[in-house]
Amino acid sequence: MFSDAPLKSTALKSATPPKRASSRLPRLLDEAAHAFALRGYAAASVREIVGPVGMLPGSLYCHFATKEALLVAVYTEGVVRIGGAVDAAVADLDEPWQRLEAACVAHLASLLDQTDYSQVVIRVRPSDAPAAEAELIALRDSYEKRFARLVAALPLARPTDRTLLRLMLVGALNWSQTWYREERGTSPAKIARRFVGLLKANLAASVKEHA
Amino acid sequence: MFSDAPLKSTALKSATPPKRASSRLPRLLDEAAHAFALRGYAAASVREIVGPVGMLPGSLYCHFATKEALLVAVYTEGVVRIGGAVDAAVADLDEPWQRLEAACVAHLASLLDQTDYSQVVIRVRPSDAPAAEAELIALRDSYEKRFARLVAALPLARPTDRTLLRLMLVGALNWSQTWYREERGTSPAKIARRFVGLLKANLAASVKEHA
DNA sequence: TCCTTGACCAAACAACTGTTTGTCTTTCTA
DNA sequence: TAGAAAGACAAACAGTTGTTTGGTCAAGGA
Repeated sequence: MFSDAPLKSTALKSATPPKRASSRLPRLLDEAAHAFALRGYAAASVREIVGPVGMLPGSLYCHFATKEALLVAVYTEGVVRIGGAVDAAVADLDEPWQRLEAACVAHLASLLDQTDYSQVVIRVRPSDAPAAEAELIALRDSYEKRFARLVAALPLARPTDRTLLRLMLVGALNWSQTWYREERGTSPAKIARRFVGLLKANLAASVKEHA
Repeated sequence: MFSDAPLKSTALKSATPPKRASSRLPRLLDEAAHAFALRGYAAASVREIVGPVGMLPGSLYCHFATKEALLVAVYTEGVVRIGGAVDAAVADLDEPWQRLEAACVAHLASLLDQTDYSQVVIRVRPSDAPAAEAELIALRDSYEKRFARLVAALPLARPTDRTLLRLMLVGALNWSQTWYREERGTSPAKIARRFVGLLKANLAASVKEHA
């Protein structure tokens, strides 16, 4: 929205009562998510995160103890958002394949349409932030668990390694972050549906759907 | 083995490269590949690359004009290696699905079993090195073209978006870098075969194989 | 009213970044 | 055997990194 130019170091003594308490924290998180999603954790500097918000680098440490803690906050919010999107998409459906498809569509839409937060979850490797690695892995697992459950509920025609099936599907979805560009015809939703479709006809047990 | 290092203006008269003896350049490349594969381009510093070789940071610039040029060299070698592995695996086969499967096995084996160089090609984003971005993208494309051709040769039962089929398969393979750990039972070759298998039975035109 | 509290600035911090410069040694070649 | 140059060292470069310190100022409860 608005951005009061930080300027160099001009006085602005009392002329900056921006808002009440804790007002700029959301913007800070937004900007951090943007930088992490766009450039990766290591390449995104504290100054370039904090600058657009109109803060100085040191001010970050009122809110977070370290840069890694900031990443954890963004990552957590990312998991909440993409997790919420998937849950909402699945909520009203019963048929297992439909549920999986809806989840994949929501996952990919969050990743490609929507912004930043979800992308951080997929893009940033936990090992990039050693001190927070375990926490980030736990967060990611807590999200992906949904897909394990959705795949477990699938009625399959013949014995199949469901873990590998899940890894293939989720992997293909996540990797599309690499090659997907807008304006190229296919929408994220369409891509997700096709990916599921490529597996479904092969494995589905009772093929009574498609009505 | 070659070094296309730009360097200053060394007029190498004869067509043969200046084969200096006892060069530490190969070790340097190895170590760079290792660091880039393990920590990513941004996080891997010149000093930590050069240290294990027993060189000083400045000495890097005898061989490469910039850190990005070093990345390009490693990346190129990576494409050569993984490309060679895939070509060799496919060479003796005729049946399209067998060829694709062999390529996937070679691809994933290069990525997971083998070392560093191939991993750099998959892990490092071209945009991490802005000045070399176009070159890296071209290199990656030159490699992935193989898969486009292999998929194009597939006999399919019904009209299918072959581009999306390729993206799904390659994406799933590449993403396994994220979750694969050794000693977990399944080998890279097995994973690749199963991934192909999950698509094959669904799409194959003439199902006369599996004898 | 006082006083605590949280948000933030301003300026510096030490450590690290990729890179440059100048010099020396080794080795190949003319 | 002279000389050119590849390969490397040693030391410094200028800029950036994440972070610390000490202070200011507005709000909110007592």
